[in-house]
Amino acid sequence: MAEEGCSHIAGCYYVALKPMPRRIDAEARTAAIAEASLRVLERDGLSGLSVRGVAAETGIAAASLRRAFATQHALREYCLQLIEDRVTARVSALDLTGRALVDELLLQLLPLDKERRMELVAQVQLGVLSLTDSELVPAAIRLSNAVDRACHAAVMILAEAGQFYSGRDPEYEARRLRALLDGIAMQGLWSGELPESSEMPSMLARHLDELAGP
Amino acid sequence: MAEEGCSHIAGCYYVALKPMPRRIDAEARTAAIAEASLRVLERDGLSGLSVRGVAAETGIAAASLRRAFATQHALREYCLQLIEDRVTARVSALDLTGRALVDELLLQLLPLDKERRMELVAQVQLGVLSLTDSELVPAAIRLSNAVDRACHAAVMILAEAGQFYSGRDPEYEARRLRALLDGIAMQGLWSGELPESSEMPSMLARHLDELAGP
DNA sequence: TTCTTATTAGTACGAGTGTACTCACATAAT
DNA sequence: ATTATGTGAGTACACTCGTACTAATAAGAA
Repeated sequence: MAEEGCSHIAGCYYVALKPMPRRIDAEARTAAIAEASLRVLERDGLSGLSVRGVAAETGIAAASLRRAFATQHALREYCLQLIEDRVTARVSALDLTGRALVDELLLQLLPLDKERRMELVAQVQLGVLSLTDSELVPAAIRLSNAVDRACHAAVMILAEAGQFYSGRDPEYEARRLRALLDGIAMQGLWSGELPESSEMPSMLARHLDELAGP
Repeated sequence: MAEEGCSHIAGCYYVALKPMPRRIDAEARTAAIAEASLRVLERDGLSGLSVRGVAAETGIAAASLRRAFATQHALREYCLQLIEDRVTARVSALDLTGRALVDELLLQLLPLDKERRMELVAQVQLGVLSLTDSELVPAAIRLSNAVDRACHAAVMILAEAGQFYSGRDPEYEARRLRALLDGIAMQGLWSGELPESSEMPSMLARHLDELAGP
């Protein structure tokens, strides 16, 4: 704070007294911590999402984690954000159109492999926590809204591809699809199904087939 | 333990030395505790389901709770059992037939009033816990199976009432109904909808309507 | 080099946890 | 009245929790 402005020397520099210390890759740190948090959430549940536990899973000191996330609420919030980012990234990378796009888009929200299962378990754990922790509600709603948008987009894509019967109500079908998707996901979570023995994709496909006709 | 068999007295009784002490209404106790647990689960979440917390909510001493439920796992298990019992009792009390019965039957599984919402929140909290606590899995599966049976029964009732299109696959429709029901329930839980502004019943009814036709 | 910061390990505090006791008291069957 | 038991209140132990420090070390920019 105290700048030693030496007025008796010709070269007085009021600027650029910053030594520019150790570089920080804060982004990578927080990302690593949040991903470790997802692993912890799936393995140990909500009670495992503690400062010491996550720090150990990340492989850093508890104090370092405390510097990246000043409070555990910030950590929980960022976990929900990370889940949204990861799903969004996967969906954006899809290079498909029409019904095929819709299929893959919705499958990204079902626990069909380790990664998606981990995300979904973490999402449900934090979502349930938000039922009794109002601080977490905004973040949970944000993630939920993203899923809502995906379902609405799915219906629109089907309609544009001519695979959505014009007599149906797009608004209603989008909301029904959202509910069905959540239900299928829960069913898959609880039964701990293996990736390929799962009946989730066929169930979803059958429902989408119906939307094409009256 | 030590029986004073006085052999010098004529009337020696080797049996019936039990004084038969204080009467117990253990059943009412456990029920009161479990119901308090549901209240705690909805208000404070899983972290509130502690020995001291539940005892305080029940209005008894912690030691008394500990006598009724020797371990907290037993308490959590009984909560799931109580939820199943309460829903089963409500469903059994329905005096309806055909579509009306199906409607009311399924509405018993949606959070349409304080009681049903409390049950559902508790069920979800404990269900999520069972994802990382294998001890709780059997009880959670038992409750889930009960819901499955209800959905299958709903389809069968519709079929017998002639409100289920014969071209549809009952097995698939039962599983889809289950998923949809869970999804609608989640949607209702998170949005914290008021009892009457809810769109859950109409959404469910609309789906059931579809089952009657091709 | 020097300077500045991030990271680390460690400690500490107050609180809450499950579990396991003890002891006085009230109550119902004998 | 006597007796065995359930209850309530309290205490204790060994944890873990979030949070907040300190001091030492490591590493990059000047």
